[in-house]
Amino acid sequence: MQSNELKIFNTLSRTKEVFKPVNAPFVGMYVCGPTVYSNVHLGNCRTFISFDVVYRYLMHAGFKVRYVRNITDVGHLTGDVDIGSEDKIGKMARLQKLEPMEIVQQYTNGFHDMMRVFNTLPPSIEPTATGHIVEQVEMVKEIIDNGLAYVQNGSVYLDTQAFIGKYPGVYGKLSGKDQDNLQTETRALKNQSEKKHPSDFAIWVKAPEDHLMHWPSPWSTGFPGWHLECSVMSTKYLGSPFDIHGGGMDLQFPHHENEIAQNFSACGCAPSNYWMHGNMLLMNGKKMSKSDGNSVMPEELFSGDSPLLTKGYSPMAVRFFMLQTHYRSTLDISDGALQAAEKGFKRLMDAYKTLFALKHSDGSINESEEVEITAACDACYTHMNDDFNTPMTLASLFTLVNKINTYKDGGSVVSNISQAALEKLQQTFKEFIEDVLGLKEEASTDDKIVDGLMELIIDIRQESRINKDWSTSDKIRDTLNELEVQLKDGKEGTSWSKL
RNA sequence: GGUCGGUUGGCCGAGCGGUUAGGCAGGGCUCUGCAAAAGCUCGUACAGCGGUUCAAAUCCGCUACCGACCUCCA
Repeated sequence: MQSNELKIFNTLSRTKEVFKPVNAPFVGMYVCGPTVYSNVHLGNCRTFISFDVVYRYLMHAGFKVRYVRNITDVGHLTGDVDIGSEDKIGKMARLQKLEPMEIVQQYTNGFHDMMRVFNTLPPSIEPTATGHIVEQVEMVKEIIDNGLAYVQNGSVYLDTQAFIGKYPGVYGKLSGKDQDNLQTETRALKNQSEKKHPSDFAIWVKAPEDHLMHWPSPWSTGFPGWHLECSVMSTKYLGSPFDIHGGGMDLQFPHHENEIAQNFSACGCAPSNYWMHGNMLLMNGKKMSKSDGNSVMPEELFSGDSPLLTKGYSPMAVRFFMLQTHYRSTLDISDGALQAAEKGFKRLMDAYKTLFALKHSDGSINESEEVEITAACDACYTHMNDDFNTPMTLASLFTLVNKINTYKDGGSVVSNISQAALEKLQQTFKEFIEDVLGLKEEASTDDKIVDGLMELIIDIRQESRINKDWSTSDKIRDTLNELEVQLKDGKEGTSWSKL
């Protein structure tokens, strides 16, 4: 069944649910951002591109969205709290002999640059963990006051057993773990000395002597637990509960599960109504992950400087490549798949350009043609409403690509559909490609000199063709080809594009 | 070991009870000075076995592979 209602797959219920915002037309969306201790890899980018499309489509659908995406700049540890772990940013600062905030600034800048390159929209608010220490200390106090956390040697732990007693059925629901399950699983972990129970987790951590980043608190000089910042910053800016909480699949447990426990513990309600999780980007069938040395940096992809790639790929081709797969499916990256995507993307964008050069003229209307075109336009909405199905949306756009190219072949004059239908086609293309999917023409063809020169060259070649001087015309074509400029001889004359 | 998910044509990937997914690659044709581009067209699928059903890629069971999470990870 298809309908005009937006449906979102909610991890909590494992079903697609009709999206009903708490306070329509306002929508609050929170997405877990990066920990800025090194460069983002392509897997990170996929998640943010996925949620960029969600953000764009919600706005396109008329919602007023406040999109909050945090920057984790403290509290994210390299391992378990009890086993000599180290703050990720603090560690980089120590290794590079820099201030932690220098590390944070450097990689935050890099992250922003990359997001811009991929044409993702900046969030409405991008709060940092270190900017919200006061609020985090407050939440720890509330949780202690509610009897759901305990202090141990200056650190504070959320008491999962007490939590389960007070809010049965909450802890473990998101990640699909029942309580027995959680117990047996964590029983195997060693050396959880300070905790009353193995599944308890730190919400405030007493800083070791040499720890670079620390703040005063009623319990110790220390720093907040990793999960706490999201609880605090999401509810501070979006209220409680807000609408959509997103993040990568791998954050489901323990991060999101713990976040839910913190929110319940502090104020008795869930942080958000809809939980969305983007699936992983794979590399040779395995999750792309920095710690496993199995990651590709976007820069390598753009330059082609990798043994796995035969060439470089543009950011927009990569974005298109990602959108050809649903956000909840894994996507395996490979050179062959990227090449296919690159060509498909080019075909789409060529048609997009062609579309706005079409002219309408009155003629006899072909009903079925008109129906087919308007149906494909409407289908874009139907597909996006079905849990943001970008691959299906692209499929509909490609059926329109075919129509557009047929009109071009026929002399670029459209007379078998109404003017309104042509305008609808143009509007749909523009809105979905640019506004919703966030795809844009690769830069650098808007140079006036280049355009003028190309016009001249094409003109000269045309003259030699008329004179049947094939060696000159082919020389022009071949030389341009070497420069990655492709000439296309059509009924309406010759056009060109970059390869 | 526990939990969850996946296995679709040469490749990437949708679909998830009856209807063409789509892109890329390949064959044929049209257009073209030739090519490219574009159009038309063709072919090869649903891991295996069993079951439910008038009907199964789609539901159920078993088997075999693969992956994610359970430990930092988008």
